[in-house]
Amino acid sequence: MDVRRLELLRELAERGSVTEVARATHRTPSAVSQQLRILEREAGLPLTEKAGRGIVLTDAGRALARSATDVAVAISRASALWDEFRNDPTGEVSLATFPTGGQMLLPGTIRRLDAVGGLILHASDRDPESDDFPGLTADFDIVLAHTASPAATNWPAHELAAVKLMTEPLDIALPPGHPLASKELLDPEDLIGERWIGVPWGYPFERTIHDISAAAGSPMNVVQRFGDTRVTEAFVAAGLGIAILPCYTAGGAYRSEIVLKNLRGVVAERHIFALMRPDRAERLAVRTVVDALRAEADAVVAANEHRNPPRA
Amino acid sequence: MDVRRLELLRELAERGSVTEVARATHRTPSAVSQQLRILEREAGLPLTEKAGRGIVLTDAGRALARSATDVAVAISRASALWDEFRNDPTGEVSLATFPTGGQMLLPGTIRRLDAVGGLILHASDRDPESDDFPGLTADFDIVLAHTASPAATNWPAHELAAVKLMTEPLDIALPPGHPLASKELLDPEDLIGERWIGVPWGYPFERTIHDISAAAGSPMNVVQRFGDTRVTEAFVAAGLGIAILPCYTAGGAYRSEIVLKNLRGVVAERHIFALMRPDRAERLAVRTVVDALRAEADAVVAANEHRNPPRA
DNA sequence: ACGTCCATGTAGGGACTCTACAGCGACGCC
DNA sequence: GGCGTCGCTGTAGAGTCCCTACATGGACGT
Repeated sequence: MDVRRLELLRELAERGSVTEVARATHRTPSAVSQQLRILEREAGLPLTEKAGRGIVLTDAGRALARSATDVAVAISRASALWDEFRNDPTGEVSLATFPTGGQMLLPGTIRRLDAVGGLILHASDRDPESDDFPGLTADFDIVLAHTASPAATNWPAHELAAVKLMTEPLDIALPPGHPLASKELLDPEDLIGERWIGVPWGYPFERTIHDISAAAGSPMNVVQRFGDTRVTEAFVAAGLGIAILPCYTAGGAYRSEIVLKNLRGVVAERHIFALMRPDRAERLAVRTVVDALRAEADAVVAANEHRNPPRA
Repeated sequence: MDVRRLELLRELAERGSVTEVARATHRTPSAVSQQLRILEREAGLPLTEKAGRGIVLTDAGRALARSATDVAVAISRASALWDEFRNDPTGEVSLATFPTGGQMLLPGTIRRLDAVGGLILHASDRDPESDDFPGLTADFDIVLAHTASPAATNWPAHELAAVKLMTEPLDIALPPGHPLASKELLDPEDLIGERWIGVPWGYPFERTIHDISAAAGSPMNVVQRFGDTRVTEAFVAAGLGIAILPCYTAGGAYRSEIVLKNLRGVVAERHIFALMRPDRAERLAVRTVVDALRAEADAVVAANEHRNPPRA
């Protein structure tokens, strides 16, 4: 019935507790509870049930919450339409990113947006280890996320809008004096017996290292695990092991002390996406930022293709 | 921004005046005017302009009104979803129909709906001559309309939901003693020189009579024009001319005094539709009525096919 | 047993939107 | 041209609705 109450139910479905919804919507828990109660009375059937200290949605509640998304999308679309009429993509957009994504894309994106003007982008980076990136879409308009294989993500595909920004190859990073540094292309078998600087459990590259093991027919020897590529690069530069790194961002302060080599026989790449709640994806300001991100991503790919032509 | 205000703008787009919107939404014109003013301030650009005593929408206003339809559809859909959860297609549904459509379909439809229970259908008939049937969708949930050629209607296709109910053949009605009454099938040429009991200008059958003239190569001689088929039937029964009549409803009190003949060489049929505003079409109660109408229409067609097998 | 956390009631204040009434320009009729 | 009608808009006030502040009560952990 009432749209604002439906919206509240949707927030509850995403955040899971009255208190969280209250905080996100700048209300007291009491206000949220009252509105949900009214909604439940209107609906004529229970939407929530108690679960320990908190509450959980019933099946009916979840179904209604899902339909609330469609309502929110329609409203956002209407709102965007009249922003278009004023030709006015003004507003504030919040964005969360993993560190290397922000490093690679955001400066150029901001420069592109400044050329348009009137749009404020609040960006911040998140720890890939501790944060649930799809879940961040509840609090950020745009979330940059990466995955080794889009098909294998557990992203709720129909609850989230996902825009592909780019595919970035993953390269093998070696110290300059390493015996393999003279080879043009590396094969998985070359890497047997090497000491690896890996990533924490659950990181996207983990899967790629696993694929290399499978292709080589021998497990890889991961001796260190770092989430921050700067640490990984320092270790590789110091000759303490080899690593897998995204090729457009790898190097940094150590660019002269690290050699990057392509790998054949294994699909080694990461896919970078912009994730959004579908209603937020409709906002004109958000769409403008996503367009800038896509343009910047294309530019980064083009610049690197030029330096480093595509492999077979 | 605000859904209720958007809805008001949509009503204004359909009804064309603040006073009409106020009447339809049970408000004072002042309230409507105030809300539109607020919406205009929020939109940041003029949505209406003065035109004589009244106002008209600007291009921007019309565009916003159109997007308001999508919002209304999403809300109706959400509302219907939870009616489905309660398995409760309760509510009141209003319906307007042309007379022969109501005569043919409504008694059976009501009987079907009574079997479900809890649903109240308010039906009324409208004069096909004086009423704008698509426009009636502003005031009725369902409007039954007929047309000789669906492609040639001026119905605003994307603003209205149209559900095809049935196609009804149009037959030539003759007095029993008429020379043509002995023929199995009539050809357009047979009808040259006959006196016709026609329909008022603008009625659907008018087009069919025109097609017959074209096929016969000679204009038909329309001497009387009646909107009500009972008058037409009385004239035919009295031997005062021939007419074209929808075959499932023709006859009535005069069934024994009228002969119906199929016509070949001309597409003589009318198509019966249920027209609805798209948001209303989503309501569960409305969908239930439409389903009953479709079932009844199919039954009518089947019953008549049985009596009168399909022609070549 | 006690503190904490979370949801939910109650009372009251504030914002919003409606009605009643009046004003004003446009149109048409005489 | 005067005058009545029609339609939109402004102002003041009343009613409704929603939110905050505060209190209550159940669930969990120590």
